[in-house]
Amino acid sequence: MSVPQQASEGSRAVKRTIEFIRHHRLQKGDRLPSERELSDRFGVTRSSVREALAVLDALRLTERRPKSGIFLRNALEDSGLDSLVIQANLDLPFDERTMRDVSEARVIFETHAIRLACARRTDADLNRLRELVANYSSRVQAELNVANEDVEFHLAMAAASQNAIIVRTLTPLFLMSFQWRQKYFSSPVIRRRSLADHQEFVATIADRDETRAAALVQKHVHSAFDEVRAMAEGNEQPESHNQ
Amino acid sequence: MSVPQQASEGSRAVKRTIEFIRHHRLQKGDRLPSERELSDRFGVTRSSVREALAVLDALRLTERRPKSGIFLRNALEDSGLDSLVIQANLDLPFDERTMRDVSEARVIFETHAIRLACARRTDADLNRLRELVANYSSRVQAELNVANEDVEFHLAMAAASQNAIIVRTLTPLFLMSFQWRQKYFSSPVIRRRSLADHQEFVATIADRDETRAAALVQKHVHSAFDEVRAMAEGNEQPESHNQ
DNA sequence: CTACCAATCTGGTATGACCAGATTGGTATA
DNA sequence: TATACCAATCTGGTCATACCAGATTGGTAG
Repeated sequence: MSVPQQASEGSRAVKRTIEFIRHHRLQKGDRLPSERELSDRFGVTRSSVREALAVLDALRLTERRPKSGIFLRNALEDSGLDSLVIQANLDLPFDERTMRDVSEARVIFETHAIRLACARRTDADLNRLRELVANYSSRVQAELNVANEDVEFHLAMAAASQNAIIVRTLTPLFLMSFQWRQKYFSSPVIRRRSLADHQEFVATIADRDETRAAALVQKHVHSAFDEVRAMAEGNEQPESHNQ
Repeated sequence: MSVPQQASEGSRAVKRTIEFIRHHRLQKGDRLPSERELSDRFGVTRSSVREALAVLDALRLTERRPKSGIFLRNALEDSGLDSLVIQANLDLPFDERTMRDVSEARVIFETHAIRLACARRTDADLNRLRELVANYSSRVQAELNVANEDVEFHLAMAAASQNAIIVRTLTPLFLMSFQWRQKYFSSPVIRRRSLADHQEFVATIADRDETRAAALVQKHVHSAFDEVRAMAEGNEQPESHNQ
């Protein structure tokens, strides 16, 4: 799914810029240092800085005004959803509130997705889900990590809703938590429990049982988040909820 | 809100690249021409191409493998949600299915947002909404367009849900349709009707009346989409649903 | 105190060069 | 003929410079 790959200078510049914004507590509308200053502040070429700024622009975080300067367009917490994935990939931490909101949003969105899936899923969707569960199962049997397979399965359920926008919305919420997912699924017990849930998901979707499916989402997601939260509290210092 | 601003070479390169992918019907995993080839194909510098590719990478549309090539990571319809905004800004058309999904997703997300807003809104939220409606009203009175104010109001309602992720999810769905919104609100009749709805929204949120609020969202959004659809069918050729 | 202008700064873009790993096509070998 | 191997080539990653023209600004003349 997503390979590790060492950070390029461009990515590094994205990270440094975000850190700069955070560190200096820049507010919406504030001006950033010029490209030339950022480039020697970060020790990279202006090209790399410009690449980074193009990304931040795309995420609606910054705005470059020709012949004038670079301005903060949104607070970090209000930029594009896809920035969550980028932040996670750069090992930038999320604040507690974001974590809470992501958790809640995922339950809401996925509940709706699965309701629609129950109502509209095709036989092809069902077959695909069964294939994925079979594969999942064999990996659990083989004591392999199933972090990727879990994402694949949940997105496939979302896809069965026949609404691509919902899938595109859920995707970043999954990808941003990829590193926890990796840890979470390192436990064989959790893998087995998760497999059982997935099998039940398929059953409810097959039966078009919206009510049961919705309830299952709540349980499944909440238990996962609780577990991750517990792991996080046990392992690392507060305020750093990434990786 | 979002100024027109003529496209930079970087933006142009993003557009050209997306068009290239569309035109050649590239599939997930397919390889794109090298940066050097793209740059002289588009008539811009490699720097500009690289800036564009950085953006497409951020949207998870492409993947650059060092010393190897550029590969399509997702179909255009599966890339990051924020790409919708970029596509709209570049006047790239959306297909019918995307339009339908966006419409549905917006109703779903906004319905949930307003339900949460009813349950959790603070007095400050309520005051802000009232301010926005007052401003909206005076603009309607003055026969001014309220495209920006409409987005502002809907996002403020979403913000009253106390969940920033929901706001960040709805934002691109609003921004991608900014140009239609502009046309839509060019009609004084529609502006008045919309104002009445907004006033009712505030009332329901003030009363914490989830049921009425949810029903109102359905009506409000659906009528808007129907209107836009009718306008689109009347004015332009099929398959081009942007601008 | 105000109006105005020139030096300076800023983003946008273009050239060109070098690195090192990935790719590939042809050659020599079994 | 099939295979193993190696060197030329291609590719993304990065750096260094240079120019343009509009925005900004500080100081000067009125």
